[in-house]
Amino acid sequence: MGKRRYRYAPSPTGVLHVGNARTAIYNWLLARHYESTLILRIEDTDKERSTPESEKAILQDLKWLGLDWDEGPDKGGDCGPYRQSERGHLYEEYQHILLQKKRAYYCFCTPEELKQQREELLSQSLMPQYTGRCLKYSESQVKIFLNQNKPYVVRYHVLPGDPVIVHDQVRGDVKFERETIGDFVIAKSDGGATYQFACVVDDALMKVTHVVRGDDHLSNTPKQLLIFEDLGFKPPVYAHLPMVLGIDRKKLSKRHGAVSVGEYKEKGYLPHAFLNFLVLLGWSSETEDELLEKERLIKEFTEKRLSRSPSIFETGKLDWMNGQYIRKLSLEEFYQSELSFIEKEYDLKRMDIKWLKQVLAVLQTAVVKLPDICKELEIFFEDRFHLSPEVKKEFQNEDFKKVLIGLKEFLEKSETSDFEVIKKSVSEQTGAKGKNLFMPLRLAITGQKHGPELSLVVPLLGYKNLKKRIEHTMKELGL
RNA sequence: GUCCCCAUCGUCUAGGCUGGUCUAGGACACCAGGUUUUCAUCCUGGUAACAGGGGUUCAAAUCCCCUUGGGGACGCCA
Repeated sequence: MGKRRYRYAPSPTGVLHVGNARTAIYNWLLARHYESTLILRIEDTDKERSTPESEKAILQDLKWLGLDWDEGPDKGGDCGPYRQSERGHLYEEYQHILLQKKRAYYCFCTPEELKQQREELLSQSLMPQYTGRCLKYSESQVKIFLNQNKPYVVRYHVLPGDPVIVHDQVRGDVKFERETIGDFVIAKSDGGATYQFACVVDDALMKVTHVVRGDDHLSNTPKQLLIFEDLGFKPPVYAHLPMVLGIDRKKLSKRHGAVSVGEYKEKGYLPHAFLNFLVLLGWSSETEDELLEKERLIKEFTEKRLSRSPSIFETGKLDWMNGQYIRKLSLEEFYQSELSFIEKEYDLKRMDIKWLKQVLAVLQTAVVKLPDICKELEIFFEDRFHLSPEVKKEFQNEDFKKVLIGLKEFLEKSETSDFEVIKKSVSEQTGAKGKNLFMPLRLAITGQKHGPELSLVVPLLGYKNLKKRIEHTMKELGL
């Protein structure tokens, strides 16, 4: 058995969507698991909608996820070019073979005629496939039309015969009667190949052995199988993945919220957390473990445990997963991941990096999504220190006031930011303890009811800031 | 409409191929309790599902059929 060749073939007509990203991830995982080749092919046969920007963006998103490939437009390889727009001559070549073998024919029907035929069939409760109307033209008649420059497309002609069986790694054998297939277009009126045709020629010429793609292609597969056969190529092994749907069980779209990889990057999810989450949408580990590092995924991922039913893209678990991965990060990794998000709201240049890292260490368990850090960071910056009316109200409590005054007096005579010392002294002086001691201290020092342990926060604030904050608090309370 | 696919807790899923060990397991979310000065983290516990009907069988979540529901395809989109 030779080396397998997998491929991921995106259309550069927009951003990378989560469903497509999952397909890419599965192909990548399979290729790496079987120590095989992964080809990246750009399917830009739709000249209207394909753009170089979109291709670039998709490649970027794939890389962000941590994927790589062995052959592709940016990598080269023996089976290039890897953009369908650059392979027109190949499609033409094979189109001629089909035409010559009479397995394809010219169709001169106009879009209006096609539409009419379609409606007619539909009204008769039939599958609206092409009627084969242009099959009736003799060779000489076709020549006349061609000489007249009559617009045409080339259609593949499906002959009657045995049912076409798709041997699918996730579905099993799926049978399609030939009558239900209908003659489909392989060359558009501008001469360009359609997806159906380009896909077959490329998969054959690129020696692809395994095609893993969305379920929406399952009913297209018999068509492709027919072409493979007529062209004398051996078809690849197929695996059709169930769709990823929105919460309403409809096709995932923008109205479901964020559905592109880029959006999740911006929201502050770790690439591997997002990848891990996506992998579990349609696949499970034999161990039922869910937090799986890259190495384990590659080791355990096979087509055998792919699920057959569609899954709903619901990101609740993603948040939990992201938090888990954030907590696993080393301090340095956490710092690096957070940098770009902190930068958006704070002036990094004026910060001591060593101090910032210490602060981050204290906050690591409080972050679910990377940008959460900005809010958490607030208690460490003077310009963000303020007392909300709610906090002020807390100080109507006389015991709280007493602690505040005790703290102020202590700081005036002792220059320390050791929380243990502060706590002990204030407690002794005021007699407060437990919640009645900690809460007023927390409120006076951070201005917040909640936050990390004071014993960690206070030293990071330092004596000067501490004193400033107490004075600020006293002033705001009019004491 | 026709063809094809799918159907286990709210969500992701295990189990189904090779019926009994499934009074259906795990995870997220949710609820309760514990830890913590508070919040977060962490720990413990709980609520919650085999779409419906028929069959096969001593026995069905597991096999078969039907119904229902959902999705996809039927494009000079991919």
